[in-house]
Amino acid sequence: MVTEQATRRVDEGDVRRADSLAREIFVGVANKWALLIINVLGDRTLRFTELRGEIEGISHKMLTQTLRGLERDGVVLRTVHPTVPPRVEYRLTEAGAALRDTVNGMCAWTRRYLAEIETARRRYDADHSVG
Amino acid sequence: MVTEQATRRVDEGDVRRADSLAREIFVGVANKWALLIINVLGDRTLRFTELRGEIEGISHKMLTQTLRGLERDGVVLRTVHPTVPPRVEYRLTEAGAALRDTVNGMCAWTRRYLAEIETARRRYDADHSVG
DNA sequence: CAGGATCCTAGAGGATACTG
DNA sequence: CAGTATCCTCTAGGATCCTG
Repeated sequence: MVTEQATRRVDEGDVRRADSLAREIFVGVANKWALLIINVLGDRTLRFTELRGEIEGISHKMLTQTLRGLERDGVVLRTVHPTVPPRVEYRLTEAGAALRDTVNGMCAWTRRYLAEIETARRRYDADHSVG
Repeated sequence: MVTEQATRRVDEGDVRRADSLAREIFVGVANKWALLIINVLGDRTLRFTELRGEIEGISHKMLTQTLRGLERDGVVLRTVHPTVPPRVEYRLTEAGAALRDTVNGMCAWTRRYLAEIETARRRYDADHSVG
């Protein structure tokens, strides 16, 4: 019989194909809030409110929503302490830590090229403002 | 006298602050289309149409728009050959290549954890479907 | 404190048509 | 072929209120 496994496409690792699982995962993680959360978490354990305080501009809704996605993908571990008031802690899983390393690479890249990018922008704007 | 430099904030390298230049640059690059373009470009030189063909699901508009942003930041180099019909080629700059390396890290991460993420999702969905 | 549910709007992004 | 402009849709995401 033809199983689901058998009919599944083979190039799942190709991040280019919109219908591949890899692309879905990549895209799910390739957004500012997810990357900022991962970056801010680092190797710490933070509560919901702490997390929110460290990420300027994130709304209550986006924080919960993004955390749910990351939790579902096994990137973030969510621990609920059944106290009152509740205490919920978030930390990166092993997969999350691996991802964090590449995110830190992006942050390092930003710092490294900050000045050059500023310059490039000024040149671009100058060249395109007139006509 | 107080110069612009003097009044500028010092923590520009902090990607957490929404008003920092670093955050603006980070966020500008932390979106799926930008990352996919950078990934697809690799070390090749591609024309607009080729690029579009390799990134499934990207619209004409988003491709131009995202390329403009990357060009402005000096991540992508745009070369126009004044022929008819026009031939426009895109390739990564040195800064772009550096960024590509971290993007490739994200792709590698996706492949590496693909199976585990699938498992995590199934478990999460099972645990949350019922209530 | 953590977070679900609802409502609602600003802006991302698609489709299409036009230009050099 | 590459790119701009326009219009229009739809959804990401904010504000707010409510629960355990």
